[in-house]
Amino acid sequence: MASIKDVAEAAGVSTATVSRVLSNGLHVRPEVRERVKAAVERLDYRPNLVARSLRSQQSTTIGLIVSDIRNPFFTSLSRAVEDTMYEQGFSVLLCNTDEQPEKEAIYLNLMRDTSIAGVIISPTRRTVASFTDSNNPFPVVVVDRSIPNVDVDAVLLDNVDAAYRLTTHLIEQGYRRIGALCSDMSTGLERQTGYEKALREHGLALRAEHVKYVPPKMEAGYAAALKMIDTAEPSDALFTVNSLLAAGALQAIQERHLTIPDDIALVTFDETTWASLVQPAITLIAQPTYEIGQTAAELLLQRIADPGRSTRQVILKGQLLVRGSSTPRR
Amino acid sequence: MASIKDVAEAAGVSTATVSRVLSNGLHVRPEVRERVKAAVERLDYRPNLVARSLRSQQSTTIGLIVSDIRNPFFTSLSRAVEDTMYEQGFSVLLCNTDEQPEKEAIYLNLMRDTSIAGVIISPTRRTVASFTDSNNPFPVVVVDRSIPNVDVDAVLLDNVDAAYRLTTHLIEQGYRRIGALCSDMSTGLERQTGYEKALREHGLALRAEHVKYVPPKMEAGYAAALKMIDTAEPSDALFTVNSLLAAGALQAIQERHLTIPDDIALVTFDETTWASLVQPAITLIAQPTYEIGQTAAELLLQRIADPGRSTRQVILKGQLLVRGSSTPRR
DNA sequence: TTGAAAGCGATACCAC
DNA sequence: GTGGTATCGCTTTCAA
Repeated sequence: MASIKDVAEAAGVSTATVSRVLSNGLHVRPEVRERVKAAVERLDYRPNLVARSLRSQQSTTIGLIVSDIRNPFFTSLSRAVEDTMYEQGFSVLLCNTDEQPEKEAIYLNLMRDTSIAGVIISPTRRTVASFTDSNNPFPVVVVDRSIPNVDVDAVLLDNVDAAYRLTTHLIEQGYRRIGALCSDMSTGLERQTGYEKALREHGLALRAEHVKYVPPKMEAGYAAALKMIDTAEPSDALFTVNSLLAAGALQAIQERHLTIPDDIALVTFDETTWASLVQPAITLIAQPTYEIGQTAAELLLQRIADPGRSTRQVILKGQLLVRGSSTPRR
Repeated sequence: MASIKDVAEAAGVSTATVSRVLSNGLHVRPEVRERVKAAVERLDYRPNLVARSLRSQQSTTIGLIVSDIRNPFFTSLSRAVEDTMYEQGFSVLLCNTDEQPEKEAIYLNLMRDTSIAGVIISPTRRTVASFTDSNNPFPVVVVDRSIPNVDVDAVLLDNVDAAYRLTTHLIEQGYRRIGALCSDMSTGLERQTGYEKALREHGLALRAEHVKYVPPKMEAGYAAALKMIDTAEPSDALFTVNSLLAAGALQAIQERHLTIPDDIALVTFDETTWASLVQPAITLIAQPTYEIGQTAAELLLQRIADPGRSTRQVILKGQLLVRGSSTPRR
């Protein structure tokens, strides 16, 4: 493969001049510039990005660290990030952590070792605990989960508000024994807060057995939902904090042959293919997932361009989509 | 950040020795080795992978090029690839092409420019057309779509057989006017072949208006399905070649208030969350997606380790899951 | 405007 | 076994 040296020879100039032509073309006689460009063309020369990166201590790769790309929220997010980065000539290293701080740490180290341009991360709980903005030698944008008291760029949903609206909707529809399938990530806890706020404001009792902490997996949602159904006083509505839990809950409801929304309501977060295809369709808070990813990518690009700028936290509102799963006829 | 030079100084040895200790530890006195390791520890030294990559002309990053990560098949595939690569210390660059040969070409160039270790790709039609094994200066494993007459590692589904079984099942259930929503990718065409083979073998007419070529998007599936429904002689069964088309078709069926499976059957490829949650659940050919990704990753790793080995094509069978969407009571 | 040359931080060859 | 040093391919002063 042709190197910059070959091009320099072919064009009868030095490598420095070739480099100048390729980087911005400034301070090069038009005539020479054309000669170099012709040589580049002829030799099908493409700069070695590894060498460039080593010398310039920069790179055009960013890291995207999420817990599991199969979670529809992260799938959509990653697509948006990739799109936005692609437009700016960056590429995306995809990393799944499975909520394991060890995997996350390894990936964060990898980023450091490759002098990556920056990272978009949905942090595990441990990272959240130990995070400081000086921890990492590269720009970081946090998505989905907040890191309190740390000065870092972030794109988040107004979780408390969204959960409050979703729960209030259930109450207004006449549901009273609203079970909540939550998670112990910041996102889940904030949504739980919104849920509890709604109950409290409407004079409903907060009962511990109505809230379960569940790992964000369909099977876990299934098991937890069954527990809430198979009791003397079963829930008349299920509030889940993400689509995986909702899918598990729906499976449980179907297996017990309960009718939605009459026997039991089901509401959740995140729009998915299935939520609008099942009948009745599922009432939910739709996150602007693509917009979240795009915004995170843009924040990161801006910080890469200007490391000194002040940090911003972008808080987006969810959209309540009322559908059949929470609107009984009676 | 500490460099190998700092470690060498701290340990009182040359950089060459440090490099030896870190790469394999061979030909180094145990005593010296310990001294170096201690220095590494003390300085929190981590080798700069960019420098290593430049000098050794290798890397531990692989590229994964798919049309759209949001297609559940690719989501699952990418997760499997990432898992397998992670275990071997490799990381994954994710690239979406949207079936655009230009984007694909740019990414392929990027791979070349970063001396990437290898690539797993679901090629667009143009790549398929121009692909030769000498095209790319790095190992390639093809997934999902076949490249005829080219000697390249590949992991594929036995599409003809799978589609044949799926269609035969429909015929055996009494369906006669089976519409097919296909795609013009090799995968779609092979599945169409299996569909046609089944019709032919059972003495059913092949009618051109029963087959539509549709871009792999939900909206396109929706529109195409409507066309097959809203005719004088509507289909009594819909065969779609991927889950996106099936989702669109289901939406169309629901909108026309048709009953599955009595008014119309629906069968497809790829297991998804929604296919088992809707009622009736969808009959389909489940691809072993995780296994496909894992196998592709393993093939790639093996070829990276031994570029001279003979190529293999792994053909996996799909699993026919018969469910409610194709089994009428009558 | 242009070129020579010094690195970026590793690896690997060749002496010793 | 160990060290010196050329080298990977580029960018970036510094001089001219």
